[in-house]
Amino acid sequence: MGGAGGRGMSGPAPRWAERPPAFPHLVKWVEMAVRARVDRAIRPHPVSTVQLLLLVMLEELGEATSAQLARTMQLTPQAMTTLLKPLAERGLIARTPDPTHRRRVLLRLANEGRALLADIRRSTTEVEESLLAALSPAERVQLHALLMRVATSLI
Amino acid sequence: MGGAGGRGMSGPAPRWAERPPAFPHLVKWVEMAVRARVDRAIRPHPVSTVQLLLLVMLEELGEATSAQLARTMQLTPQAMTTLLKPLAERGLIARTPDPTHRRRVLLRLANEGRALLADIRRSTTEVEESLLAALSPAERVQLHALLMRVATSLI
DNA sequence: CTCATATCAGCTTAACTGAAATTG
DNA sequence: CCAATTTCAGTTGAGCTGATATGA
Repeated sequence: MGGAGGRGMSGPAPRWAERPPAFPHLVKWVEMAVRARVDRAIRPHPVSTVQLLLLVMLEELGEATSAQLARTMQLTPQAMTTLLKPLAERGLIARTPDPTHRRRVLLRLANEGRALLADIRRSTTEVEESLLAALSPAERVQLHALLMRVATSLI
Repeated sequence: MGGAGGRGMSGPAPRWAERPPAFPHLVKWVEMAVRARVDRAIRPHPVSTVQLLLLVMLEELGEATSAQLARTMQLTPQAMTTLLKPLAERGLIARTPDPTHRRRVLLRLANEGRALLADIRRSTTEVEESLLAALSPAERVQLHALLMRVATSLI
C-alpha cells in the first residue's frame, strides 16, 4: 500500500532542468511524488491510491457499471473486477442488478463508502496544499483545469 | 508490463465535470490514461513505464547513485535496487564504484541504454501528441512548465 | 452470430517492510 | 556509536492475458 520507508532524506539536490522530461515521463514523475505522500497520509485508512480514485469516481458518477469504470480509469474489465471485490466485501460499494439489463450490475457508493471518503478528505486536503505549495492560487486553478481537460479528452 | 487488453471501446461518455476530482486523484487519473497508451506504444521494447522513467532520469542526471535516484523518484532504496537490477543485467546501465566513496556505486546510461531511449522516443512522440491533442501549443507549454515546477519542488 | 458484460484463474512486476553488511 | 548506502529475503497489491458464461 506504500509510503516511503527508510530512505535517507539528505543528499544534494540534483542540478536540473536542462532537458526536461517529456510529458508522459513528467506525469509519471509527479504521480510518484503524489502517491508517496498520499499513501502516507491515508495509511490509517486501509485503502490504496487506486481504490481511493475509484471511490471518488463512483461518487461523481453516482451510478456506473464495472465496465464503464474500467473504461474511464483505463483498466481492463478484469482488473476492475479484482479492484472492486474487496471494496464491495467491505460494504463501501453497493451492488444492485440492472433491471433493464440482466447482465449488468449497477454500482454506487454505499453510505460507509461516503463516510470513508469524507474522513479521508480531511487528511488529503493538507497533502494537496503541500503538493501545490510551489504554485500561486491562480496557477493551481490553471493546472487543475488543464489536467482536467486532458483527462476528459482521453476517456 | 501492461497495455489495455480486451476492453470494450463503446459505452456512453459519462456526464462529467460537476464536482471535479481533487488534485491527487486527478494526477492519478491522468497517469493511468498516459500509462495505458505508453505501455501499448512501447510494448515491442521490453521496458515498463517506471523503468523508462528511470532511464530518462539517468540520462538527465548523467551520473547518480541508487539512493539519489530513489529520492528523486520517491521510492525506497530497496525498491530502487530491484528496479535497477534487470536494467543493469541487460547492459542498459553501467555500474562503476565511486573512487572517493567506497560504499557507493555510480550509475550512468550505457550506450545500449542510450540507443534504446532513442529508439523508444520515436514511438512516444506520437503518443505525446495524441495525449495533448485537446490542448493548444501554448497550453501544452504552460502545462509542462507547471508540472515541472511541482515535480522539482517535491524532491 | 457477434458484441458487451462479468467473473475465475494464473502470472508478472512494483513496491513495501524487515534485516543485515559496509563505510564515512 | 551513528547515519547513509547497498543489498537480500519475504510479502502484498496492481494489472496483465487467457478462458468462460451469459445476455442484448
